[in-house]
Amino acid sequence: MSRRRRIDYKLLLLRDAHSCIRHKVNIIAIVLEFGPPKKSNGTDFCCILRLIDETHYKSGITVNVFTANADSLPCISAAGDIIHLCGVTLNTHLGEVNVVFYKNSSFALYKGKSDDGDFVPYQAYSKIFLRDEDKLRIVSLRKWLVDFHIPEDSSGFPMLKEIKEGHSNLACKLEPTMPRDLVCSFPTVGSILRIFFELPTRKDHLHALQVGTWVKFVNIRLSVCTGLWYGVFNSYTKLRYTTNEDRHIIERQRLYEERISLQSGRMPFGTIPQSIDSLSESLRITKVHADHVQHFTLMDVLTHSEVTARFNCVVRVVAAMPYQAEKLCFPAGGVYRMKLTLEDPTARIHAAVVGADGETLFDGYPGIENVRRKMNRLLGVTERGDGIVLKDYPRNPPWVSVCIISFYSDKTNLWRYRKFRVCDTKIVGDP
DNA sequence: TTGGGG
Repeated sequence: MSRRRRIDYKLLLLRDAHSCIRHKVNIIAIVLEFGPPKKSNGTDFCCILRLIDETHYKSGITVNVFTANADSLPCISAAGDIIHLCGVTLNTHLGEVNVVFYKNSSFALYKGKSDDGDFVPYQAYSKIFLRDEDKLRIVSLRKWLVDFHIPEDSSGFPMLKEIKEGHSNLACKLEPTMPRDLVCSFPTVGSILRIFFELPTRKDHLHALQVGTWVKFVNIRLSVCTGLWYGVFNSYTKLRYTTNEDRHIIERQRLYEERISLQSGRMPFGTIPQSIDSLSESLRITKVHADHVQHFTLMDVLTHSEVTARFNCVVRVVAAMPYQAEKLCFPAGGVYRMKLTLEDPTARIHAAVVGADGETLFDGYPGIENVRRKMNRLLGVTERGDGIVLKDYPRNPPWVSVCIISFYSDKTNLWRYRKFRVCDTKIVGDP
C-alpha cells in the first residue's frame, strides 16, 4: 500500500488543474494572497488562499481550507511563501477551478525567501512527507519568485487621494497604531489612512504586516466616519504578495520621494500647485501673522519632538464648537471661547480659540453679523447673496493657513495633557 | 457541510 502510494504520488502544475476535476491531487505553489481565518457556516473554520505557480500566475487558483479549529488553519507569515498541499480535491464553481482542503488533506508551509537547502516547514497540518521531487519544486519556485516579476493588473489600486467608499484594493505602506513612540514613526507627509480590523484578529495572523514596508490589500472596505476616511480589514480582505520591485510600488515610492523633496511637499495635495501663498488675496480666507515660514502637516505637529512649539499649517476647519455667531459673540465671561476641528490629509486635531486669539481671528468684536459671515467662510458654508445660508448645500471647508501652538495643561504628564490652540490667525477679506 | 473574485 505504501509502495503504491509512493508510485501514485504526483505533483500537479496549476495549469493542469482543469483536467483533474473531482480528483485528489498534490500541489506545491506560491501563496499569492491569503485572507484571515473565519468561522464557516458549517462546523469548521475556514481560510481562503490564492495560489500561483510559473504555469498559472495571472489570476491563480483559489484554495478553501477547512479545519476543525482555527489554530490548525494555515497561518501564512508572508504572501509569497510556499505551500505544499497533499490530498486536496479539485472542484469547479461558476466555471472556475478551485481547490478544497478537507480535514483528511495535509499541508506544510515554507518560507518563499530562503536558502535553497531550507526545507523545514514553519507550519504543518497532518503528516506530510517531503520527497526529492518536492524539494526540487520548492527550489524552483523560490528561484522563479526572485527572477520573475509577476505581471500585476495595473487597474484597481487607487492612490489614497483617489479612494471612493466601498470595497477596493490598496497598495500602501503600513504603520502602527497609537502610543506616541509609535505615532512618531508614521510618515508625516502624504495621505494617511487608518485601518481597523473588523474581526477578532490573532496577532500571529498579522505577522505579514510589517511596519514601514509596502503592502497590498485586496478587497478592503473604505468608508467615511465623521468625515474621516477609514479602511476596514474584514473577512473578505486579503493580503497580496508584493515586492519593492513591483511597478506599482516603484511608482509610489518615486512619487513620495519627489513629494518630500518639494518646497510645497508638506502642503495638502489639494492646494498644490496653487499653494496658499500664491492664492490671490480675494480667495484667501485667513492671514497668519508670520507668513512664509516652513509649513508643517498635522502629523508633523503630532509627532514633533517638543511638547510646546509653534507651527504654520494648511488645514480645513471641519467643525467648530460652538459655531453660532450669537453664542460666540456673547460667551460666558465676555471672551471668545471656541474649539475647532482641523484636518489635513495626514491627521485631525482639535484646537481651541480663546480670548485674545479669538479677537485676532475675528478682528476684535465686529458684531454678530460679521462674525457669522467670517465663520461661514472659515467653515465653507454657502450663503446666498443676501447672506441666507443654503441649508441643503453641502458644506465644503476651504484650505486655510493657521498658526497652531502646542502646550500642556498639566505638568504631571506633558504629553498626555498636550493641547493645541490657534493663534495669530485672522479671517480676512469678506467676499 | 462549510466557501467560492462579495
